[in-house]
Amino acid sequence: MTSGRVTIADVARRAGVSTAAVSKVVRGAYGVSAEMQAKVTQAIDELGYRPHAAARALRGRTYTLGVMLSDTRNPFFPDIIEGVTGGLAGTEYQVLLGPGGIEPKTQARVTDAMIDRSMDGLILISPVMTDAELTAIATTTPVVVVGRHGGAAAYDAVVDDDVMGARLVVDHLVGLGHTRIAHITHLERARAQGLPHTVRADGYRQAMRAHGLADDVLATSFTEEGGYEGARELLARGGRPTAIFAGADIAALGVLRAADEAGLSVPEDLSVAGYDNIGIASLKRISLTSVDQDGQVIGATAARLLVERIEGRTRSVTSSVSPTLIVRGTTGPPRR
Amino acid sequence: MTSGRVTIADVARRAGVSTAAVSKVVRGAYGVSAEMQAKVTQAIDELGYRPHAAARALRGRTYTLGVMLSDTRNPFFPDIIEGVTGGLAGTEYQVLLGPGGIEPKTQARVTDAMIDRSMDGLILISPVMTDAELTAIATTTPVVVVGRHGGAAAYDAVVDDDVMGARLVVDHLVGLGHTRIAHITHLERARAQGLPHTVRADGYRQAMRAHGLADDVLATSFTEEGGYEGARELLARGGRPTAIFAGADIAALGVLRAADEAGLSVPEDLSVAGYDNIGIASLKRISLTSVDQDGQVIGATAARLLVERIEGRTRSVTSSVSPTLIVRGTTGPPRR
DNA sequence: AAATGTGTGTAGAACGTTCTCCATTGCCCG
DNA sequence: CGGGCAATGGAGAACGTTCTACACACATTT
Repeated sequence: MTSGRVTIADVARRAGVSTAAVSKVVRGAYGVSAEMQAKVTQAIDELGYRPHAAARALRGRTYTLGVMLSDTRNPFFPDIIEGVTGGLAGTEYQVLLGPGGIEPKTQARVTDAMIDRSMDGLILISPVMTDAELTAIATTTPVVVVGRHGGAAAYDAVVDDDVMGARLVVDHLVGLGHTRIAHITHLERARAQGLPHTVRADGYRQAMRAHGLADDVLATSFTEEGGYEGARELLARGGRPTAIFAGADIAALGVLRAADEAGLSVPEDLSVAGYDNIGIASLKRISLTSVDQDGQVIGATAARLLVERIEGRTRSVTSSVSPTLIVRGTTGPPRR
Repeated sequence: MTSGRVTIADVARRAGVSTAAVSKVVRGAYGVSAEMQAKVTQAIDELGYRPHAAARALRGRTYTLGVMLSDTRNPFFPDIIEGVTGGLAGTEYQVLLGPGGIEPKTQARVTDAMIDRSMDGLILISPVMTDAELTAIATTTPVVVVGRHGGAAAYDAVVDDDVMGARLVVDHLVGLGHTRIAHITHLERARAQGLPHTVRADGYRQAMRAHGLADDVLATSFTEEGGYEGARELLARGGRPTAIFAGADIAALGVLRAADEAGLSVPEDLSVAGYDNIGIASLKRISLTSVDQDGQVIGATAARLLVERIEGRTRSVTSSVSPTLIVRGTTGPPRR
C-alpha cells in the first residue's frame, strides 16, 4: 500500500485467503472452487491488481514475447508487427520490439537483452547471425526466425516463398513479350546464408531458364541509390534490357529515376518491377508493379508458431507463405 | 549450473567471495578493493556471467527504457528510435519498443505492460491520452512525452517547434510570390490536446496573418487519400489556391496525385509543400518541399531527458527542437 | 468401519538480485 | 597502547511471484 503498487498479498488479505490461492486464480490453475474464484476476482477488481511481470519472471512465465527488428527503416516491418500483435490478440502475451540494427554485434546485444529479461520467446526478423549462433539462442529460449531460408532443427522459421515470387515476376514479364529481363540484387554478405535476396536471384535464374532465356544479374544494393546505379549500368549496355526486375521496391524506385533521366518512358521503353509492395508502390504517382508478401500473414504465423513452441511443441516447423503479384502501371508490353 | 544460466552465486563461488561482493563489483558500487575488483571481474569473464535483468527488477534498476510507438507505420519513427538508441550508446540502458496502436485503450495496455515489467523510464511518442492519464503514469515512472505540446509538470516533453515549421513554409511560399495559400490539416480529435497538426494549423494562420493574407484551412486526414480529397475540393473552387501546404508529407503525396489528375503541372500551376520530410520526399521522382524535424535530435534529446530524470531531476523540462525547411522541386513561383 | 480417493486450500521454499546493516581489519592519533 | 575511524567484505532480509508439497474435509469403495 505504501509503495503504491498493489501486490498479490494485498489481494489475498482483502479476499481473506492465501497468496497461493490468489496465484491459482490469476493463472487459471486447477483446484479452485467457484466461490474462491468469485471472492478473489472481486478483490482483484476492487484493488486494480495487475501481476508484476518482472516478479513472475523469476519463477514462471513472463508473458512477454520479443521481436528483434534488424532494420527499423524497412517499410515492410509494420505489417509484420501488426500481424504478430494481431495473431496474439486475445492471449495474455505482450509484444516488445528490440531495435537490433544491421550489425551482428548489436543484434546479439539486443537478443541477449531480451533473454536476460526472461522473455518467453523470440521472433527474429532477418537476423544476421550464423546458424550456430541462432541454434545457441534457440536452446535457451523458443525462437522463430522470419525471413531466412533453410532453418535448422532448433527453431521454427517463417519465410516468404521468394522463388515463387521471382517466378511470378518473370512469368508476368515474359507473358507481356519481354525476353531481355535483367535482375538487380543485393551484394552478397558472407556471414549469413539463405537471405531473401539470394533466393530471389536464384528464383529469377530458375524462371528465366524455364523460359529458355538468358539471365542477367547485377549486384548493387537494396537502396534507392543502388537501384539507380544498377539501372544506369544496365541501360548503358548494348542490347539493353526491356525490363528490369529489382529485388526490392526501394531499389525499383532508383530504377525509375534512372529511366526518367535516360528519357525512357515507363513502361513503353522499360518495364520495372519490384518486390515487397511497400506502401508507396500503390501511390498513383509511382504505381509500381511489385510482389506482395503479406507481412500480416507472416507475422501472425510467426506468432502462432512461437506460442505453440512455448506451450510444448518440440518438432521444428518451417512455414512458407506464398506471395502474390500486384500488377500496376510500371510493367507493360515492350515497344517493338 | 544445471539450469544453464550463470548466476551471481556461481561467480561468487568461483571467485571465493560473497554474492554481495560480486553485486558491488557489477554495479560499480563503493567499497571494493582493487584486488576484489580483479578477482571478480576475472570470474565474470571466465563464466560469461550476465546479470539477470528480471531478477534485478525486483530490487533495484532494470536498465530498460520503454518507448511507446503510437503508430508503427509512421515513417518518422525510425529516426526517433535511432536518436534514442544513439543517445543511449555507451550507457547500460537497453531500449525496448512497445507497439501502442492508435487507440487510447491499446496504448494504455502497452504502457501498463511496460510499467509491469519494471522499466526504469518511458518515452511516449504522440500518446493519445488525457493529461490526467499521462500525469498518473508519470507519478509511477519517469516519463518523457514526444510530439505533444503543452506538457505538464509531472513529465518532460520534447516537441518540434511546429509553429516555426509552418511559418517557414508560409514565408517561403510568400517569398516566391504566392498569396492564395491553402492548408490541409487533420480532423480534430477531441480527446488529446496540443497535437502537432493543431499547432501547425495555428502556426499557418499566424504566419498568414503576419503577411496580411487570408487563411484557408481544410480539415481532412493525414493520409494519401485525405490529401487527395482535400486538394480536389480546394482546386474545384473558384479562385483556387496557387499553393497548398499539407500538414504531413503523406497527405502532400495525395495532393500531388490530385494535381496530376487535374492536369496541373507542379510547381508551375500549383506549388505543394509537406511536413516531416519522410524518406521518399527526397526521391527525385517526388522531390517534395518539406519541413524536416530531425527525428534523431528529438530522439536523442528525449533519451537524455529521461536518463536525467531517472537519475534524480525532479524539475520538469520541455525541449523544443527547431525544424528546417528543405526546398525541393514542388515549390516555385506562381504562373502569372 | 477402515481404507482409499478426490477436491480444495495453505505453508513455505524457491527464483536471482540488491541493499541494509554489521563484523572485521588496519591505521592514525592522542 | 587503547580508542576511534575509515575501508572493506559478508549475512541475511527483502522484492512479488510460482510451485511443490502437504493438510484437511468429505465422499466413495472394500
